[in-house]
Amino acid sequence: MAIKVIKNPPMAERLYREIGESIKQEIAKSTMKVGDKLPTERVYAELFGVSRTLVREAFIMLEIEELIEVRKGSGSYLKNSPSSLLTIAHVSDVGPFELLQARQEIESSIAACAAPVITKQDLQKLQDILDIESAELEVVENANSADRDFHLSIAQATQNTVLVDTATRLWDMKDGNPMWKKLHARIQDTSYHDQWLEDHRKVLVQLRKRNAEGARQAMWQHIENVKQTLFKLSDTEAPDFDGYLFAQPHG
Amino acid sequence: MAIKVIKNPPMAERLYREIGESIKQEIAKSTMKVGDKLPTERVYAELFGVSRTLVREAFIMLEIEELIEVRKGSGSYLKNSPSSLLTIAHVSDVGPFELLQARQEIESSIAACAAPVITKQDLQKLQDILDIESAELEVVENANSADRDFHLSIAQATQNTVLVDTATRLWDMKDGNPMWKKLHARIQDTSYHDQWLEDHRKVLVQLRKRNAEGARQAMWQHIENVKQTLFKLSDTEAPDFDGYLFAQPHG
DNA sequence: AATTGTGATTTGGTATGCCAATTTTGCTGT
DNA sequence: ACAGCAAAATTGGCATACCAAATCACAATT
Repeated sequence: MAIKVIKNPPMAERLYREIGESIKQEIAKSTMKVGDKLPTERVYAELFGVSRTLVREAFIMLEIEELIEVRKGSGSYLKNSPSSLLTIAHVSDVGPFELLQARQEIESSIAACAAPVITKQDLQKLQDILDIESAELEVVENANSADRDFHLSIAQATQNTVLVDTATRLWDMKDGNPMWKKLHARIQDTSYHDQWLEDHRKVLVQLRKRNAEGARQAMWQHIENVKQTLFKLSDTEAPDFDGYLFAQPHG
Repeated sequence: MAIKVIKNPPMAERLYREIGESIKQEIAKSTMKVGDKLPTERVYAELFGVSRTLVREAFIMLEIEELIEVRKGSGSYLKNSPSSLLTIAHVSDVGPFELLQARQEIESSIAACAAPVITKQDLQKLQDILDIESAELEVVENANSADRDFHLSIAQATQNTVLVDTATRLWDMKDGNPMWKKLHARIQDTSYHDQWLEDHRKVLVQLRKRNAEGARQAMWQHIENVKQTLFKLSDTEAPDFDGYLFAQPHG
């Protein structure tokens, strides 16, 4: 037999992860502030009915995630609020419309922020991405990737780490949502791709002119167009999106 | 003794981290491809002359970083190349100026977004927070908390989960940064509190008028004032902030 | 020769115990 | 009272030992 069959079937999640997640929730439920001391490893061990080794591994996980800081002989201390990580799970099932609304606000600001300080290299990079988008009309596989690159490259042009982080976070939110995949599948079939390509061009033109308000408007209009597309699609896909798409009266 | 002095001096880096980094280098130096099996924990333990426990902890670190995948009874496998470890720069050590810049952009958009849809209850809540801020001129302990409530309540008024999440995240970023604590300590002494209180009032006025652009401007100006305060303080605190505060040419 | 079953081996999973750094306690001397 | 120091308690660091799942080797069977 030449074919090596699939071994290693999906494994149950490692215990230390479950414990780590439980500890996160405990912290989130409590009134603990950043800098406060956590219960000791031994306390958690008894609480969860496992050995200290496992709790220690869970602590290492939280330490890698920069949620806590561990000090020998002293204890472990809350370094960052777990809310920043905890809410992300909850946020993974926000509606596409709600997410687009937020992106419209924030990304247009980011575009305006980038315009005055964007470098020649950044502009070239955006042009390159645009070329790729123009070329691969059929190769839709990477269309989403290029789209992401375009938006995030603008964020990077602001040279502000926080804005890059925020934009990345917003963009990745849709990955957790199966609804987006359906949308993308639909959209690929249509001519909306051309519309968005033109939108991207307009944004780039404003960035080249170092026109902050122009860039803001262009980005705003771009995402507005995406919203409109979404709106139209929701007509034909009504059963799927019903009660899900329009959670927000906003806009 | 009422004052709790600072204990917990800086600690030497934890051993499992060193081992984890060493393993990363070993992988990088080798010709290992993604999917290949790594040497076992026992092998590394003997190689580094430590117990398997430490190697295991290092493996957990690599697993959290999504570099490897661990399978019971089988072994550990390379999941991503160590070079692809270019994750987002850890936001915990972002400079105050950079963070304020991002907040100025995003929170002013949020204020504009909230203005048209804010409810009477939200307005009342903001008024209550303002009253608290006005009252507790001396009780500076909760000043930061009230400040946070004010800003985040505006985000909640947008009724957009994503915006609430984003604002919360931005606000919590400063908790990880010791520099902010120093700033707050300084600021409490000054009369800047009155300035910011007045700023908050102006924002609320615009929100009451349902004036989106007015709210945007008011919030922008508020954070601009905070930035100016920070700037002034950086003069007197120069040694502490040098090379840290002005990482961004932006603004 | 191919397949299958079973036991040995490999490999990660978990628990227990002791060590070292830190913090707290409390005694002692001034 | 107070300061200083030392012993004791606390807490994380690390190692050893044993458990369980997966894999492998090989003989029995077809």
